[in-house]
Amino acid sequence: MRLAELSRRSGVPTATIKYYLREGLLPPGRRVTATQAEYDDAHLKRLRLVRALIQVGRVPIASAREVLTALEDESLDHNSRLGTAVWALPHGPEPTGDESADETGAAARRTVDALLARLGWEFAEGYGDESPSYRMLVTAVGTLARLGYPCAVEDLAPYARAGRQLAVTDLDLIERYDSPEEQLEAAVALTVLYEPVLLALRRMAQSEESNRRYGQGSPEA
Amino acid sequence: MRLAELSRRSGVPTATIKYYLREGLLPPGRRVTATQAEYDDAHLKRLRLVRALIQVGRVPIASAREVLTALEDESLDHNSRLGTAVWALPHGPEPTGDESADETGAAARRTVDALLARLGWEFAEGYGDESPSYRMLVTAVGTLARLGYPCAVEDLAPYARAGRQLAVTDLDLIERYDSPEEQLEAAVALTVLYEPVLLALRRMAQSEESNRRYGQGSPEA
DNA sequence: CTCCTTGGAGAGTGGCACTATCCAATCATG
DNA sequence: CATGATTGGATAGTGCCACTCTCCAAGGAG
Repeated sequence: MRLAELSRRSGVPTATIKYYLREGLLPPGRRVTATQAEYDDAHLKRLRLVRALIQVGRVPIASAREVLTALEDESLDHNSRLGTAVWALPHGPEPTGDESADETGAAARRTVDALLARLGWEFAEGYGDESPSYRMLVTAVGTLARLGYPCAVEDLAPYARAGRQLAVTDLDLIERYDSPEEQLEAAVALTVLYEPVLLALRRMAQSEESNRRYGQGSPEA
Repeated sequence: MRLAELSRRSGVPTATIKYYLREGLLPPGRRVTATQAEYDDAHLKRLRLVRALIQVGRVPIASAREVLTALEDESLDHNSRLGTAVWALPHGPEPTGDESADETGAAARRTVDALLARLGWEFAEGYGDESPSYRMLVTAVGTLARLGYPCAVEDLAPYARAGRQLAVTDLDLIERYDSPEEQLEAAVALTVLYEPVLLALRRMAQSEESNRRYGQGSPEA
């Protein structure tokens, strides 16, 4: 199919597709003549993934490119590709440096390390403390503390328990796919796309639980 | 304290504080003279909440203003304020309209309604289908389907279960605070600030679970 | 041949969260 | 009291980023 049809089928404007091509988010089409190129279903699928990453996952263009590049990096094995791809997914605002320096930041780090030790996770060691997720967690706990909501290990534990359950569910979902390529794409897509699902369900459950505890007074109270 | 000291104590540039004052995110200080105003600890606390909403929660200025206005709206009772505030929190990209029209969108809505029916939640009725969380969920499920990852009620159930556990934990945390004002602020702050905590823990758990299943091959694989 | 379409490239747009610059009133100091 | 610094308010500008517009030459359709 031509670019125009790719646009029609995906609902993405041609100008935007051209932009993605330029940015390397979409591999170039098979050149038919000097001025025309042919696109296939793989392009369509990739385009939808890109849109999902950018619009739903709010992934910046540059990060999306890293993720996609890792997915198809032939020089890496399956696990490395997945690791690199998920690694490149955004994890919220990077710590600015001054917040890891103060006492609150240090306390946050200790709390997180204690939590991981209790859980038996190995993030605090080796490559682990460079993990974006680890840094994201430390930053979030630090922010909570600075706002006057100190959270101890016991406060975090329920969230970690929920995270474990979710991870098991996630990986079960991914294992439904047979080919490594599909699994890779599914891992990225599901990691990003289930985040809004989870957050929406949490808020709805909050509302439900609030109504249960405090009566039928008001919507989403 | 003066604006400069508010800035020093919060780490927020004076220009930014002025901007927040203009935008109504921060109530004006008590006017001392025609050209000077006095700020107190309440301003400091509010300022930190604003920063948390904007920087961590990525809440747009306009939404943040709505949230904060609802928090201190004297004409509403406790529950209504909380409901309005959480209602105003961002819920991802608004559906563009064309996605609720097609068959995939309709199927997504049916799936969500079925899930809620099974859970016994009442979101599908009355005010409920206008709930931002509900719309967020339908949009996310629709996007998943369009990407080729259809999720049935059984697929969503584990996430809903996790959401319920989280909501109970959230409300327990909020109940620690005695005054209604503190509870309101805590509800907003914790809803927003625990989102990165949860997402980080989920990703770390994914990595952990992946290592457990597929060996020690690679980081975060 | 003529007109339309295609794809590539660079510059332009719009939204948004700030941020730099002014300015007059006021405060602190000698 | 003189004088320089500071304060807070208003306005315009900045930087980023995801697009989007405009142009263009090469191809294709009738």
